[in-house]
Amino acid sequence: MPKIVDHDTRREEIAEALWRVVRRDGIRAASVRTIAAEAGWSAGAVRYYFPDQDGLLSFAMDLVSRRVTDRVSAIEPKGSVETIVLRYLDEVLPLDAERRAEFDVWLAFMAQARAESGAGALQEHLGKVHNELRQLCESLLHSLADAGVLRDGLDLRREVELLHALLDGLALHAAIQPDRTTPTRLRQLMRRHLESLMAENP
Amino acid sequence: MPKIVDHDTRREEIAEALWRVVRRDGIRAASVRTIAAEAGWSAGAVRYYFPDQDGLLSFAMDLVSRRVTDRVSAIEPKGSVETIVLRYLDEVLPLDAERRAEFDVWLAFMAQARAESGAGALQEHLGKVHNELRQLCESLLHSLADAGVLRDGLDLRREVELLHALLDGLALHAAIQPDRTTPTRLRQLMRRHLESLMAENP
DNA sequence: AGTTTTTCAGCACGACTGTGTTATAAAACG
DNA sequence: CGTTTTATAACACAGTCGTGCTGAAAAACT
Repeated sequence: MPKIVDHDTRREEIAEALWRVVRRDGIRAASVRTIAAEAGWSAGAVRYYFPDQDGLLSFAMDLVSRRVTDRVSAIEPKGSVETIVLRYLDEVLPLDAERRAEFDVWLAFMAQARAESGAGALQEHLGKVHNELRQLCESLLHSLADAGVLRDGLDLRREVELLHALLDGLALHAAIQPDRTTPTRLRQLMRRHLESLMAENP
Repeated sequence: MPKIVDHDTRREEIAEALWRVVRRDGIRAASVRTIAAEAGWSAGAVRYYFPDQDGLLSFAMDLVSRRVTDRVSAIEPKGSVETIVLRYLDEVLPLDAERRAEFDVWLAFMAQARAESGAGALQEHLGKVHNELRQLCESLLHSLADAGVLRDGLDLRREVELLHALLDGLALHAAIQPDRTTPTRLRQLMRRHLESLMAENP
């Protein structure tokens, strides 16, 4: 048969084709056949790498979060604490068209996951990623607190939840109205929120 | 034929059946036939009220936002400005299981709307509702400002966007992790955010 | 050179899809 | 009581769905 193939990269190619279909026509159009056509193979070929459709969906959702995690863990923590924190937040927010597309797909997966009663694979994955992002918020705020730049009397646990919710909310708004919620505006708003947590007179 | 029927209420019944299907099995399962079965009629009957599937989807999305709007406009503005503002926010946040279900459905519609390239009906509707919610945030913050309870030096336009994003983010979190983001916690977080905007020593 | 393994296309199956069209029954109206 | 209108079911049609199975071609290995 044709050249030997790396299964993982092939699976990723197919998953990315799924992303494009979901983004263009919605998750309702994400059939094995349309995905195969988008990827440029036959349906049988796709089925060789993914035994069933659920596995494909779940893999594709996983891949989205893995891409984000990879970007985040590639960050080098150089500079002042404030700039490091902002750089992390920059990487999580959808600041360009590619990341906005990523979030569109993620949005579709979230909605689909919510429809899984009990403990489906998507549901479980959504919970995991949700917790990981909260933990990132937590560690960012803690490093700010350790550096002593935060205001006194803050309930850190509350601020973690607020920052986390703000992050997701801003990402959503960037997807819904990219014209109004531009990258610059996103960064502005994020910075303004962090400033409200910091000491008023440095 | 059978008794004469109010078309609008019938359409709403069918739309609510669609909600249940979307919530239980996701938007991918929302076919004319499954919706008809859920509503307890034949597919032909459903088609009598909705000529095609797109119209049904768009009507059902519209109905979600209309329900929220109705609740919001039913609020009587009594009491201090702060309590009024909190009551409005209470009505927008998913504080009980019913409203959380509503948001799940809304989430599915948002994801589907994002897939409509250009100016589809869902896309347009999403933009409209998005703006309305921002305008609510705007008027709430302005009434707080007029009452003089806000801190000096606030950029109100920024705070509107932040409050709006926080609202959507919290709603999302309440849907994803209702155990952690309980109604009481939601209200706590919202109150904490508003307090951070208000004068430190009243 | 022959054999095995890997990769892919293709077809078949039964179920389901959206959308028409038609038939029928019940209520409303003359 | 007869006629018209409204509401619903039922069926038809062409297409698509997920999934299983088969076969063939190409690389890898012996």
